[in-house]
Amino acid sequence: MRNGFDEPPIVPLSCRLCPINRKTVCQAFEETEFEAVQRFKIGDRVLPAGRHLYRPGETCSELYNVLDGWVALYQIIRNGRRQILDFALPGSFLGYQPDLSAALLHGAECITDVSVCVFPRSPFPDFVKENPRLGDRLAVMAARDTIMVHDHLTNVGCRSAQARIAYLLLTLCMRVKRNAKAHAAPEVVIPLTQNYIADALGMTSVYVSHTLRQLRENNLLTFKGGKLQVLDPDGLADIGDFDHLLLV
Amino acid sequence: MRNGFDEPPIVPLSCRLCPINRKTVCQAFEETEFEAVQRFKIGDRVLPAGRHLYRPGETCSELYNVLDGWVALYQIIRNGRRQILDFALPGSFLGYQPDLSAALLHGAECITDVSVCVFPRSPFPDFVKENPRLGDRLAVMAARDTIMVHDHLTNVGCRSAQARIAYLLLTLCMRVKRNAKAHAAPEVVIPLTQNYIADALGMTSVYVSHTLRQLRENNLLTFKGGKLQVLDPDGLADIGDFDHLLLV
DNA sequence: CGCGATTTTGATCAATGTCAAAGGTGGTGG
DNA sequence: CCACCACCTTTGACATTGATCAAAATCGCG
Repeated sequence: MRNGFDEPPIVPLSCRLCPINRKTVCQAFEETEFEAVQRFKIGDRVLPAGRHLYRPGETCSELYNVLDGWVALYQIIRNGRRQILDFALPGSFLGYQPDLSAALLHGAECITDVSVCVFPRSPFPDFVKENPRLGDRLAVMAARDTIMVHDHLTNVGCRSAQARIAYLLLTLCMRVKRNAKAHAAPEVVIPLTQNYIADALGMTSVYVSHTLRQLRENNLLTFKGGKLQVLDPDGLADIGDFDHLLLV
Repeated sequence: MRNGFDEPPIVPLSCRLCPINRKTVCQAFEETEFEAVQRFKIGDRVLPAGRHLYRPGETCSELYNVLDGWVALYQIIRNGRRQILDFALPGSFLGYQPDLSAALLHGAECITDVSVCVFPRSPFPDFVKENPRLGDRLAVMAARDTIMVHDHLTNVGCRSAQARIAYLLLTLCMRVKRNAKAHAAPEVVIPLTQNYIADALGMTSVYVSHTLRQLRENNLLTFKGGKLQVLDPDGLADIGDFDHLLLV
Protein backbone atom coordinates (compact mmCIF):
# COMPACT_ATOMS: atom_id res chain seq x y z
CA MET A 1 0.00 0.00 0.00
CA ARG A 2 2.87 2.32 0.72
CA ASN A 3 4.00 4.25 -2.34
CA GLY A 4 0.82 3.22 -4.04
CA PHE A 5 2.17 -0.24 -4.81
CA ASP A 6 0.92 -3.50 -3.49
CA GLU A 7 3.28 -4.74 -0.88
CA PRO A 8 4.95 -8.02 -1.69
CA PRO A 9 3.96 -10.87 0.60
CA ILE A 10 5.52 -11.42 3.97
CA VAL A 11 7.34 -14.66 4.45
CA PRO A 12 8.12 -15.84 7.97
CA LEU A 13 11.60 -17.12 8.67
CA SER A 14 13.23 -18.47 11.77
CA CYS A 15 15.53 -15.95 13.44
CA ARG A 16 17.69 -18.79 14.64
CA LEU A 17 18.46 -19.76 11.06
CA CYS A 18 18.69 -16.19 9.82
CA PRO A 19 21.86 -15.84 7.75
CA ILE A 20 22.62 -12.40 9.11
CA ASN A 21 21.61 -12.73 12.75
CA ARG A 22 25.23 -12.23 13.85
CA LYS A 23 25.75 -9.17 11.71
CA THR A 24 22.88 -6.85 12.45
CA VAL A 25 21.18 -5.61 15.60
CA CYS A 26 20.24 -9.19 16.46
CA GLN A 27 23.82 -9.83 17.44
CA ALA A 28 22.68 -8.42 20.78
CA PHE A 29 20.69 -11.58 21.46
CA GLU A 30 21.69 -14.96 22.76
CA GLU A 31 20.65 -18.06 20.92
CA THR A 32 17.96 -18.60 23.56
CA GLU A 33 16.52 -15.12 23.15
CA PHE A 34 15.84 -15.33 19.46
CA GLU A 35 12.26 -16.31 20.00
CA ALA A 36 11.62 -12.90 21.54
CA VAL A 37 12.95 -11.32 18.38
CA GLN A 38 10.88 -13.71 16.35
CA ARG A 39 7.75 -12.56 18.15
CA PHE A 40 8.71 -8.95 17.74
CA LYS A 41 9.41 -8.98 14.03
CA ILE A 42 6.58 -8.57 11.58
CA GLY A 43 8.04 -10.88 8.98
CA ASP A 44 10.14 -10.88 5.87
CA ARG A 45 9.46 -9.14 2.61
CA VAL A 46 10.83 -9.16 -0.90
CA LEU A 47 11.02 -5.99 -2.98
CA PRO A 48 11.87 -5.72 -6.66
CA ALA A 49 14.73 -3.58 -7.92
CA GLY A 50 13.72 0.04 -8.18
CA ARG A 51 11.20 -0.08 -5.32
CA HIS A 52 11.75 2.25 -2.38
CA LEU A 53 11.75 1.02 1.19
CA TYR A 54 11.00 4.61 2.17
CA ARG A 55 11.47 8.05 0.70
CA PRO A 56 12.95 11.22 2.17
CA GLY A 57 10.36 13.19 4.11
CA GLU A 58 8.09 10.21 4.67
CA THR A 59 7.20 8.82 8.00
CA CYS A 60 7.52 5.09 8.14
CA SER A 61 6.00 2.48 10.42
CA GLU A 62 8.77 -0.07 10.14
CA LEU A 63 12.45 -0.77 10.50
CA TYR A 64 14.41 -3.05 8.21
CA ASN A 65 17.22 -5.53 8.34
CA VAL A 66 18.62 -6.16 4.90
CA LEU A 67 18.73 -9.93 4.31
CA ASP A 68 19.74 -9.92 0.68
CA GLY A 69 20.39 -7.44 -2.10
CA TRP A 70 21.72 -3.90 -2.44
CA VAL A 71 19.98 -0.76 -1.21
CA ALA A 72 20.98 2.85 -1.91
CA LEU A 73 20.50 5.36 0.91
CA TYR A 74 20.17 8.83 -0.54
CA GLN A 75 19.12 12.42 -0.07
CA ILE A 76 17.71 14.76 -2.70
CA ILE A 77 18.09 18.51 -2.64
CA ARG A 78 16.02 21.22 -4.20
CA ASN A 79 18.18 21.63 -7.28
CA GLY A 80 17.24 18.05 -8.15
CA ARG A 81 20.59 16.49 -7.50
CA ARG A 82 20.71 13.24 -5.55
CA GLN A 83 23.47 12.23 -3.15
CA ILE A 84 23.88 8.58 -2.36
CA LEU A 85 24.99 8.40 1.26
CA ASP A 86 25.78 4.72 1.48
CA PHE A 87 25.15 1.41 -0.16
CA ALA A 88 23.44 -0.92 2.29
CA LEU A 89 24.33 -4.59 2.01
CA PRO A 90 22.99 -7.61 3.89
CA GLY A 91 23.31 -7.00 7.62
CA SER A 92 22.48 -3.30 7.43
CA PHE A 93 19.79 -2.00 9.74
CA LEU A 94 17.74 0.65 7.97
CA GLY A 95 15.42 3.38 9.14
CA TYR A 96 16.78 3.90 12.64
CA GLN A 97 17.15 7.54 13.65
CA PRO A 98 17.17 9.60 16.85
CA ASP A 99 13.46 10.29 16.82
CA LEU A 100 11.72 7.25 15.42
CA SER A 101 8.43 9.04 14.93
CA ALA A 102 9.93 11.89 12.94
CA ALA A 103 10.00 11.98 9.16
CA LEU A 104 12.96 10.25 7.61
CA LEU A 105 15.55 12.58 6.18
CA HIS A 106 16.92 10.12 3.68
CA GLY A 107 15.41 7.57 1.34
CA ALA A 108 16.20 3.92 0.65
CA GLU A 109 15.93 2.57 -2.89
CA CYS A 110 16.41 -1.05 -3.86
CA ILE A 111 19.19 -1.34 -6.42
CA THR A 112 18.60 -5.05 -6.90
CA ASP A 113 15.75 -7.25 -5.79
CA VAL A 114 15.97 -7.05 -2.04
CA SER A 115 14.68 -9.07 0.86
CA VAL A 116 14.32 -7.55 4.28
CA CYS A 117 13.26 -8.57 7.75
CA VAL A 118 10.69 -6.11 9.05
CA PHE A 119 10.38 -4.74 12.60
CA PRO A 120 7.50 -2.57 13.76
CA ARG A 121 8.66 0.94 14.43
CA SER A 122 6.63 2.38 17.27
CA PRO A 123 7.18 -0.50 19.74
CA PHE A 124 10.90 -0.47 19.02
CA PRO A 125 11.95 1.88 21.84
CA ASP A 126 10.21 -0.37 24.37
CA PHE A 127 11.85 -3.37 22.81
CA VAL A 128 15.19 -1.67 23.35
CA LYS A 129 14.34 -0.93 26.98
CA GLU A 130 13.48 -4.59 27.57
CA ASN A 131 16.72 -5.69 25.98
CA PRO A 132 19.50 -3.49 27.29
CA ARG A 133 22.20 -5.05 25.17
CA LEU A 134 20.25 -3.92 22.14
CA GLY A 135 20.90 -0.27 22.93
CA ASP A 136 24.57 -1.00 23.13
CA ARG A 137 24.45 -2.89 19.85
CA LEU A 138 22.59 -0.04 18.18
CA ALA A 139 25.24 2.38 19.35
CA VAL A 140 27.98 0.23 17.89
CA MET A 141 26.18 -0.12 14.58
CA ALA A 142 25.41 3.58 14.39
CA ALA A 143 29.04 4.37 15.16
CA ARG A 144 30.08 1.99 12.41
CA ASP A 145 27.76 3.73 9.97
CA THR A 146 29.25 7.05 10.97
CA ILE A 147 32.73 5.81 10.16
CA MET A 148 31.62 4.57 6.78
CA VAL A 149 30.02 7.89 5.95
CA HIS A 150 33.17 9.65 7.14
CA ASP A 151 35.24 7.68 4.67
CA HIS A 152 32.74 8.33 1.94
CA LEU A 153 32.75 12.04 2.67
CA THR A 154 36.52 12.14 2.62
CA ASN A 155 36.46 10.32 -0.68
CA VAL A 156 34.07 12.81 -2.24
CA GLY A 157 35.72 15.85 -0.71
CA CYS A 158 39.39 15.11 -1.22
CA ARG A 159 39.98 12.95 -4.26
CA SER A 160 40.06 13.36 -8.03
CA ALA A 161 37.53 11.58 -10.21
CA GLN A 162 39.81 8.64 -10.91
CA ALA A 163 40.74 8.30 -7.28
CA ARG A 164 37.13 8.56 -6.13
CA ILE A 165 36.02 5.78 -8.41
CA ALA A 166 39.00 3.58 -7.64
CA TYR A 167 38.47 4.03 -3.93
CA LEU A 168 34.74 3.40 -4.05
CA LEU A 169 35.08 0.24 -6.10
CA LEU A 170 37.87 -1.11 -3.93
CA THR A 171 35.84 -0.45 -0.80
CA LEU A 172 32.74 -2.11 -2.18
CA CYS A 173 34.83 -4.98 -3.39
CA MET A 174 36.14 -5.55 0.12
CA ARG A 175 32.69 -5.40 1.62
CA VAL A 176 31.30 -7.88 -0.86
CA LYS A 177 34.17 -10.27 -0.42
CA ARG A 178 33.88 -10.10 3.34
CA ASN A 179 30.24 -11.08 3.11
CA ALA A 180 30.72 -13.89 0.63
CA LYS A 181 33.61 -15.21 2.63
CA ALA A 182 36.50 -17.11 1.16
CA HIS A 183 36.21 -17.41 -2.55
CA ALA A 184 38.75 -15.58 -4.60
CA ALA A 185 36.62 -15.09 -7.71
CA PRO A 186 38.19 -13.03 -10.46
CA GLU A 187 34.97 -11.10 -10.78
CA VAL A 188 33.12 -9.36 -8.00
CA VAL A 189 29.45 -8.54 -8.45
CA ILE A 190 28.82 -4.83 -7.86
CA PRO A 191 25.37 -4.27 -9.32
CA LEU A 192 25.64 -0.53 -9.83
CA THR A 193 24.94 1.46 -12.94
CA GLN A 194 27.29 4.29 -13.72
CA ASN A 195 24.52 6.59 -12.67
CA TYR A 196 24.52 5.17 -9.13
CA ILE A 197 28.28 5.61 -8.99
CA ALA A 198 27.93 9.18 -10.19
CA ASP A 199 25.31 10.01 -7.56
CA ALA A 200 27.44 8.46 -4.85
CA LEU A 201 30.54 10.39 -5.83
CA GLY A 202 29.09 13.77 -6.69
CA MET A 203 29.83 13.55 -10.39
CA THR A 204 27.91 13.03 -13.62
CA SER A 205 27.36 9.65 -15.23
CA VAL A 206 29.07 10.67 -18.45
CA TYR A 207 32.19 11.62 -16.59
CA VAL A 208 32.04 8.33 -14.74
CA SER A 209 31.99 6.60 -18.10
CA HIS A 210 34.93 8.67 -19.27
CA THR A 211 36.90 7.98 -16.10
CA LEU A 212 36.17 4.27 -16.13
CA ARG A 213 37.57 4.15 -19.64
CA GLN A 214 40.81 5.74 -18.42
CA LEU A 215 41.09 3.18 -15.65
CA ARG A 216 40.36 0.40 -18.14
CA GLU A 217 42.92 1.70 -20.64
CA ASN A 218 45.52 1.67 -17.89
CA ASN A 219 44.75 -2.00 -17.29
CA LEU A 220 43.66 -1.31 -13.75
CA LEU A 221 40.16 -2.74 -13.88
CA THR A 222 37.18 -3.89 -15.88
CA PHE A 223 33.66 -2.93 -14.95
CA LYS A 224 30.84 -4.14 -17.13
CA GLY A 225 27.36 -5.42 -16.50
CA GLY A 226 27.71 -4.95 -12.77
CA LYS A 227 30.82 -7.10 -12.59
CA LEU A 228 34.13 -5.72 -11.43
CA GLN A 229 37.49 -7.24 -12.24
CA VAL A 230 40.43 -5.73 -10.44
CA LEU A 231 43.33 -6.29 -12.81
CA ASP A 232 45.97 -4.42 -10.85
CA PRO A 233 45.11 -4.24 -7.16
CA ASP A 234 48.24 -2.35 -6.17
CA GLY A 235 47.99 0.11 -9.01
CA LEU A 236 44.37 0.72 -8.24
CA ALA A 237 44.99 1.15 -4.53
CA ASP A 238 47.71 3.59 -5.48
CA ILE A 239 45.46 5.64 -7.76
CA GLY A 240 42.72 5.66 -5.15
CA ASP A 241 45.25 6.36 -2.45
CA PHE A 242 43.65 3.66 -0.49
CA ASP A 243 45.34 3.34 2.86
CA HIS A 244 44.61 -0.28 3.68
CA LEU A 245 44.10 1.02 7.20
CA LEU A 246 40.37 0.76 7.18
CA LEU A 247 38.85 -2.35 8.60
CA VAL A 248 35.43 -0.83 9.17
CA MET B 1 52.59 14.24 27.68
CA ARG B 2 50.52 13.32 24.70
CA ASN B 3 51.79 14.97 21.52
CA GLY B 4 54.92 15.97 23.36
CA PHE B 5 53.13 18.81 25.14
CA ASP B 6 52.50 19.16 28.81
CA GLU B 7 48.89 18.43 29.50
CA PRO B 8 46.96 21.33 30.91
CA PRO B 9 45.78 20.81 34.48
CA ILE B 10 42.62 18.94 35.32
CA VAL B 11 39.94 20.91 37.07
CA PRO B 12 37.14 19.07 38.84
CA LEU B 13 33.58 20.24 38.28
CA SER B 14 30.29 19.05 39.63
CA CYS B 15 28.31 17.02 37.10
CA ARG B 16 25.11 18.29 38.62
CA LEU B 17 26.05 21.84 37.68
CA CYS B 18 27.54 20.88 34.33
CA PRO B 19 26.15 23.22 31.68
CA ILE B 20 25.86 20.47 29.11
CA ASN B 21 24.71 17.54 31.21
CA ARG B 22 21.38 17.46 29.36
CA LYS B 23 22.95 17.57 25.93
CA THR B 24 25.58 14.87 25.86
CA VAL B 25 25.69 11.22 26.92
CA CYS B 26 24.95 12.27 30.49
CA GLN B 27 21.37 12.92 29.51
CA ALA B 28 21.00 9.20 30.21
CA PHE B 29 21.30 9.86 33.93
CA GLU B 30 18.83 11.00 36.52
CA GLU B 31 19.71 13.85 38.82
CA THR B 32 20.37 11.31 41.57
CA GLU B 33 22.77 9.27 39.45
CA PHE B 34 25.16 12.05 38.63
CA GLU B 35 27.48 11.15 41.43
CA ALA B 36 28.19 7.87 39.65
CA VAL B 37 29.21 9.85 36.58
CA GLN B 38 31.23 12.14 38.79
CA ARG B 39 33.15 9.17 40.16
CA PHE B 40 33.66 7.78 36.69
CA LYS B 41 35.00 10.88 35.02
CA ILE B 42 38.66 11.73 35.25
CA GLY B 43 38.14 15.47 35.36
CA ASP B 44 38.03 18.51 33.14
CA ARG B 45 40.77 19.86 30.96
CA VAL B 46 41.47 23.01 29.01
CA LEU B 47 43.31 22.92 25.70
CA PRO B 48 44.60 25.88 23.70
CA ALA B 49 43.55 26.49 20.12
CA GLY B 50 45.56 24.37 17.72
CA ARG B 51 46.07 21.51 20.16
CA HIS B 52 44.83 18.08 19.13
CA LEU B 53 42.63 15.97 21.37
CA TYR B 54 43.78 13.00 19.32
CA ARG B 55 45.16 12.36 15.87
CA PRO B 56 44.13 9.90 13.18
CA GLY B 57 45.80 6.53 13.65
CA GLU B 58 46.48 7.09 17.34
CA THR B 59 45.09 5.03 20.11
CA CYS B 60 43.66 7.10 22.90
CA SER B 61 42.97 6.32 26.53
CA GLU B 62 40.12 8.77 27.00
CA LEU B 63 36.75 9.96 25.78
CA TYR B 64 35.67 13.59 25.72
CA ASN B 65 32.61 15.69 26.25
CA VAL B 66 33.07 19.12 24.78
CA LEU B 67 32.18 21.70 27.44
CA ASP B 68 33.23 24.81 25.58
CA GLY B 69 34.86 25.78 22.32
CA TRP B 70 35.00 24.47 18.76
CA VAL B 71 36.70 21.25 17.66
CA ALA B 72 37.31 20.07 14.09
CA LEU B 73 36.99 16.35 13.40
CA TYR B 74 39.02 15.44 10.35
CA GLN B 75 40.67 12.80 8.26
CA ILE B 76 43.83 13.11 6.22
CA ILE B 77 44.62 11.10 3.12
CA ARG B 78 47.89 10.21 1.50
CA ASN B 79 47.83 13.01 -1.03
CA GLY B 80 47.99 15.38 1.93
CA ARG B 81 44.48 16.73 1.65
CA ARG B 82 42.42 17.06 4.81
CA GLN B 83 38.69 16.55 5.05
CA ILE B 84 36.87 18.08 7.97
CA LEU B 85 34.07 15.71 8.86
CA ASP B 86 32.24 17.81 11.40
CA PHE B 87 32.63 20.75 13.71
CA ALA B 88 32.06 19.63 17.28
CA LEU B 89 30.42 22.15 19.58
CA PRO B 90 29.64 21.99 23.30
CA GLY B 91 27.64 18.84 24.00
CA SER B 92 29.49 16.69 21.47
CA PHE B 93 30.86 13.37 22.71
CA LEU B 94 34.20 12.68 21.06
CA GLY B 95 36.25 9.57 20.54
CA TYR B 96 33.53 6.96 20.70
CA GLN B 97 33.77 4.25 18.04
CA PRO B 98 32.72 0.62 17.60
CA ASP B 99 35.94 -0.83 18.96
CA LEU B 100 37.16 1.45 21.71
CA SER B 101 40.59 -0.13 21.82
CA ALA B 102 41.24 0.27 18.11
CA ALA B 103 43.14 3.18 16.63
CA LEU B 104 41.06 6.22 15.89
CA LEU B 105 40.38 6.78 12.23
CA HIS B 106 39.85 10.49 12.54
CA GLY B 107 41.52 13.29 14.45
CA ALA B 108 40.15 16.09 16.63
CA GLU B 109 41.81 19.51 16.55
CA CYS B 110 40.86 22.42 18.76
CA ILE B 111 39.84 25.39 16.63
CA THR B 112 39.49 27.66 19.65
CA ASP B 113 40.57 27.19 23.22
CA VAL B 114 38.52 24.22 24.32
CA SER B 115 37.47 22.71 27.59
CA VAL B 116 36.44 19.11 27.84
CA CYS B 117 35.23 16.66 30.43
CA VAL B 118 37.35 13.53 30.30
CA PHE B 119 36.18 9.93 30.69
CA PRO B 120 38.54 6.98 30.90
CA ARG B 121 38.29 4.84 27.82
CA SER B 122 38.91 1.24 28.77
CA PRO B 123 36.34 1.09 31.62
CA PHE B 124 33.72 2.70 29.44
CA PRO B 125 32.11 -0.49 28.09
CA ASP B 126 31.56 -1.72 31.64
CA PHE B 127 30.14 1.64 32.58
CA VAL B 128 27.68 1.26 29.73
CA LYS B 129 26.73 -2.23 30.92
CA GLU B 130 26.04 -0.90 34.39
CA ASN B 131 23.91 1.91 33.02
CA PRO B 132 21.64 0.46 30.36
CA ARG B 133 20.09 3.79 29.41
CA LEU B 134 23.56 4.93 28.45
CA GLY B 135 23.70 2.48 25.56
CA ASP B 136 20.42 3.81 24.32
CA ARG B 137 21.65 7.37 24.65
CA LEU B 138 24.84 6.55 22.80
CA ALA B 139 22.82 5.07 19.98
CA VAL B 140 20.73 8.20 19.71
CA MET B 141 23.77 10.44 19.70
CA ALA B 142 25.58 8.30 17.15
CA ALA B 143 22.48 8.34 14.96
CA ARG B 144 22.37 12.10 15.26
CA ASP B 145 26.00 12.33 14.22
CA THR B 146 25.24 10.15 11.23
CA ILE B 147 22.49 12.49 10.12
CA MET B 148 24.76 15.48 10.44
CA VAL B 149 27.44 13.82 8.36
CA HIS B 150 24.80 12.83 5.82
CA ASP B 151 23.83 16.46 5.39
CA HIS B 152 27.44 17.48 5.18
CA LEU B 153 28.15 14.84 2.55
CA THR B 154 25.16 15.94 0.51
CA ASN B 155 26.38 19.49 0.77
CA VAL B 156 29.83 18.62 -0.51
CA GLY B 157 28.60 16.24 -3.18
CA CYS B 158 25.68 18.13 -4.66
CA ARG B 159 26.14 21.85 -4.37
CA SER B 160 28.14 24.58 -6.10
CA ALA B 161 30.79 26.52 -4.22
CA GLN B 162 28.45 29.38 -3.36
CA ALA B 163 25.73 27.03 -2.25
CA ARG B 164 28.11 24.92 -0.18
CA ILE B 165 29.38 27.90 1.73
CA ALA B 166 25.93 29.42 2.19
CA TYR B 167 24.58 26.12 3.46
CA LEU B 168 27.46 25.46 5.82
CA LEU B 169 27.35 28.92 7.35
CA LEU B 170 23.57 28.81 7.78
CA THR B 171 23.79 25.42 9.43
CA LEU B 172 26.52 26.51 11.82
CA CYS B 173 24.59 29.67 12.53
CA MET B 174 21.58 27.63 13.58
CA ARG B 175 23.64 25.36 15.78
CA VAL B 176 25.32 28.27 17.52
CA LYS B 177 22.08 30.11 18.07
CA ARG B 178 20.41 27.00 19.45
CA ASN B 179 23.20 26.65 22.00
CA ALA B 180 23.24 30.30 23.05
CA LYS B 181 19.48 30.32 23.28
CA ALA B 182 17.38 33.39 22.75
CA HIS B 183 19.45 36.35 21.80
CA ALA B 184 19.02 37.67 18.31
CA ALA B 185 22.45 39.21 17.91
CA PRO B 186 23.23 40.66 14.51
CA GLU B 187 26.56 38.85 14.54
CA VAL B 188 27.11 35.19 15.15
CA VAL B 189 30.52 33.99 16.22
CA ILE B 190 31.80 31.29 13.88
CA PRO B 191 35.48 31.09 14.70
CA LEU B 192 36.62 29.47 11.46
CA THR B 193 39.38 30.55 9.13
CA GLN B 194 38.72 30.28 5.44
CA ASN B 195 41.07 27.36 5.44
CA TYR B 196 38.84 25.41 7.84
CA ILE B 197 35.87 26.17 5.63
CA ALA B 198 37.79 25.02 2.59
CA ASP B 199 38.80 21.75 4.23
CA ALA B 200 35.25 21.13 5.33
CA LEU B 201 33.81 21.72 1.89
CA GLY B 202 36.40 20.08 -0.30
CA MET B 203 37.64 23.27 -1.86
CA THR B 204 40.71 25.53 -1.65
CA SER B 205 41.00 28.47 0.68
CA VAL B 206 41.60 30.91 -2.16
CA TYR B 207 38.39 29.87 -3.83
CA VAL B 208 36.59 30.23 -0.52
CA SER B 209 37.88 33.79 -0.36
CA HIS B 210 36.70 34.42 -3.91
CA THR B 211 33.29 32.92 -3.24
CA LEU B 212 32.82 34.80 0.02
CA ARG B 213 33.45 37.99 -1.88
CA GLN B 214 30.69 37.11 -4.34
CA LEU B 215 28.30 36.50 -1.47
CA ARG B 216 29.35 39.74 0.16
CA GLU B 217 28.97 41.70 -3.08
CA ASN B 218 25.44 40.36 -3.39
CA ASN B 219 24.68 41.71 0.07
CA LEU B 220 23.95 38.26 1.38
CA LEU B 221 26.41 38.13 4.25
CA THR B 222 29.50 39.45 5.93
CA PHE B 223 32.14 37.15 7.34
CA LYS B 224 35.18 38.67 8.93
CA GLY B 225 37.30 37.86 11.93
CA GLY B 226 35.20 34.84 12.76
CA LYS B 227 31.98 36.83 12.91
CA LEU B 228 29.12 36.11 10.54
CA GLN B 229 26.39 38.58 9.72
CA VAL B 230 23.55 37.20 7.68
CA LEU B 231 22.26 40.21 5.78
CA ASP B 232 19.68 38.42 3.66
CA PRO B 233 18.50 35.20 5.31
CA ASP B 234 16.02 34.31 2.60
CA GLY B 235 18.39 35.07 -0.22
CA LEU B 236 21.09 33.06 1.45
CA ALA B 237 18.80 30.13 2.14
CA ASP B 238 17.81 30.29 -1.51
CA ILE B 239 21.40 30.26 -2.77
CA GLY B 240 22.28 27.41 -0.43
CA ASP B 241 19.03 25.67 -1.29
CA PHE B 242 18.55 25.18 2.33
CA ASP B 243 15.37 23.26 2.94
CA HIS B 244 14.48 24.44 6.43
CA LEU B 245 13.45 20.82 6.93
CA LEU B 246 16.39 19.88 9.03
CA LEU B 247 15.98 20.04 12.75
CA VAL B 248 18.88 17.77 13.56
C1' DC C 1 12.55 -7.72 -33.38
C1' DG C 2 11.99 -3.46 -31.10
C1' DC C 3 11.92 -0.50 -27.20
C1' DG C 4 13.75 1.81 -23.06
C1' DA C 5 17.56 2.24 -20.35
C1' DT C 6 22.41 2.52 -20.15
C1' DT C 7 26.89 3.48 -21.95
C1' DT C 8 30.04 5.66 -25.08
C1' DT C 9 32.07 9.43 -27.62
C1' DG C 10 33.36 14.04 -28.97
C1' DA C 11 33.02 19.03 -28.79
C1' DT C 12 32.62 22.82 -26.03
C1' DC C 13 32.10 25.44 -21.74
C1' DA C 14 31.94 26.72 -16.87
C1' DA C 15 33.59 26.00 -12.32
C1' DT C 16 37.28 25.46 -9.52
C1' DG C 17 42.21 24.71 -8.68
C1' DT C 18 47.03 26.41 -8.88
C1' DC C 19 50.57 29.67 -8.46
C1' DA C 20 52.46 33.85 -7.04
C1' DA C 21 52.58 38.09 -4.89
C1' DA C 22 50.73 41.71 -2.10
C1' DG C 23 48.01 43.35 1.90
C1' DG C 24 45.97 42.75 6.56
C1' DT C 25 45.87 41.42 11.25
C1' DG C 26 46.97 40.23 15.76
C1' DG C 27 50.27 38.92 19.04
C1' DT C 28 54.94 39.13 21.21
C1' DG C 29 59.00 40.88 22.84
C1' DG C 30 62.00 44.62 23.16
C1' DC D 1 54.48 51.85 22.28
C1' DC D 2 56.60 50.19 18.36
C1' DA D 3 58.43 46.79 15.21
C1' DC D 4 58.42 42.45 13.61
C1' DC D 5 56.68 38.06 12.48
C1' DA D 6 53.56 34.50 11.53
C1' DC D 7 49.42 33.62 9.73
C1' DC D 8 45.43 34.79 7.26
C1' DT D 9 43.09 37.01 3.38
C1' DT D 10 42.83 39.08 -1.09
C1' DT D 11 43.77 39.51 -5.95
C1' DG D 12 44.83 38.31 -10.70
C1' DA D 13 46.49 35.35 -14.46
C1' DC D 14 46.33 31.00 -16.04
C1' DA D 15 45.64 25.77 -16.06
C1' DT D 16 42.73 21.93 -15.46
C1' DT D 17 39.06 19.23 -14.07
C1' DG D 18 34.78 17.91 -14.68
C1' DA D 19 29.98 19.46 -16.45
C1' DT D 20 26.95 19.99 -20.31
C1' DC D 21 24.90 18.88 -24.61
C1' DA D 22 23.94 15.97 -28.23
C1' DA D 23 24.09 11.97 -30.84
C1' DA D 24 25.29 7.29 -31.70
C1' DA D 25 26.11 2.66 -30.06
C1' DT D 26 25.05 -1.07 -27.00
C1' DC D 27 22.53 -3.88 -23.89
C1' DG D 28 18.75 -6.32 -21.68
C1' DC D 29 14.44 -7.80 -22.01
C1' DG D 30 9.63 -8.76 -23.44
